[in-house]
Amino acid sequence: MTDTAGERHASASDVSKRKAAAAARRAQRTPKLTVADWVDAAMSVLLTDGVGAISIPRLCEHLGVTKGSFYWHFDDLEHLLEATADHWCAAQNDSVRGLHGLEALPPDQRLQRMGELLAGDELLKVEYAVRDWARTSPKVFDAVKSLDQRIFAVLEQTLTELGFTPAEARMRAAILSFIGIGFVHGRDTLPTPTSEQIRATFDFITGK
Amino acid sequence: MTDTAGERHASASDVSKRKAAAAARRAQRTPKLTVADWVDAAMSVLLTDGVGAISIPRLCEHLGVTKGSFYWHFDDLEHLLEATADHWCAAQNDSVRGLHGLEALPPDQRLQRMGELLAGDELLKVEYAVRDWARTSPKVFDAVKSLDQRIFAVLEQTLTELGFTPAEARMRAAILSFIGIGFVHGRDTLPTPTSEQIRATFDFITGK
DNA sequence: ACCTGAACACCGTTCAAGT
DNA sequence: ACCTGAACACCGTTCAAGT
Repeated sequence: MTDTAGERHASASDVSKRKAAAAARRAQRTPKLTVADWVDAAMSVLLTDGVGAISIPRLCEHLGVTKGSFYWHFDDLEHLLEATADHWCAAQNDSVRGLHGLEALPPDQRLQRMGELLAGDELLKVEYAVRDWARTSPKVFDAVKSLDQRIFAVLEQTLTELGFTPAEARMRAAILSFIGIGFVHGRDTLPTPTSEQIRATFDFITGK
Repeated sequence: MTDTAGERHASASDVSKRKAAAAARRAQRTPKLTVADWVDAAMSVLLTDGVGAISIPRLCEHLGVTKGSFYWHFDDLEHLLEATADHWCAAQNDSVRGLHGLEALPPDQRLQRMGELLAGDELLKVEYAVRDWARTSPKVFDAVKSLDQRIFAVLEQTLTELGFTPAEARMRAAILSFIGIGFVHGRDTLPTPTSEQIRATFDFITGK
């Protein structure tokens, strides 16, 4: 909100830079913008300031064009967000496939690896932004949902391989899933556990 | 977003109803709106459609006044949201005091009670809306943060009373806290656990 | 095909004028 | 003190006109 205002104030000098960039683009034989360019710009704003900050004027300034250009590529803002959602979902599918790759590892290392993946600061930021976005976008919501279910399934499978009964494996998989989601949303309101504490937690839940 | 449009379309007949209501208010000797009236209206929209749906025209229609009225009570939208945040925080403090009340209970019943509190559908909706809101409101963020820490402290204390060592109590309190937050955010993307499963989870974490 | 520029509706904000 | 009504800036959207 406040930074949106700051954005506006800085625009006087930015505009000329953008105009120069636009001219450069034209000279460089990339005169036409592509859908991907708009999606990239939207992604960049999404990660910096959240979904709410994605506005057409801001993207136009970023890309050095006027609003009419936007409406040639998209029907409306909603469609840009949908395209951006599709883009993110594709990337997400890759990382789900990354989960698949994990299944080659021995069960206990697999869990350790999933924990490390989640603890990464960059992933945490993306997850947080995207899960917020899921509130208003059914498409993103569906993607988040299938990711969550995929993770749950991998956990359940892994715990079964570790020798738990189906009921035990299901309960512990649910616990780990909720802890993971809680960790994404609670990292700012609760003390961040040390990696030592994370390991202890895993050992506890997996029964060592 | 779509329902906002629906809201607009229904406004033709609503407006006359609101005007009648406004006239009624005047006749009933409650001619002046109070800050609390605006806050209540904002709360109602918050729970129905989220923070993003709180707009001045919508509240004005709801209360049967024009926008100028709003600006007599508040400097801007941000201040209304802040007042609404204060209101919610006060209610929240009460429920934190409710947690205090729990401390009279024997430790194991206390945990059971906290689980039941969280499982209530109404509380879950409020928590979800408010935690979303916390992303853009520092004041709400602080309130959520102190609530989370309060809950963590109560859990830690309870587990200590149950006979766990300080380190064990801290780890298990963290686990339960993250599960709780994860439950609030994951209830739509993961299968809702049955109350039987919830009980089993509690028993597992508390070492029975 | 891809973009500009001007237009319009809607929301946030201001303010002079009413009671 | 509390509110109306008209005004203005800004964003989303449209569209005729340019290259």
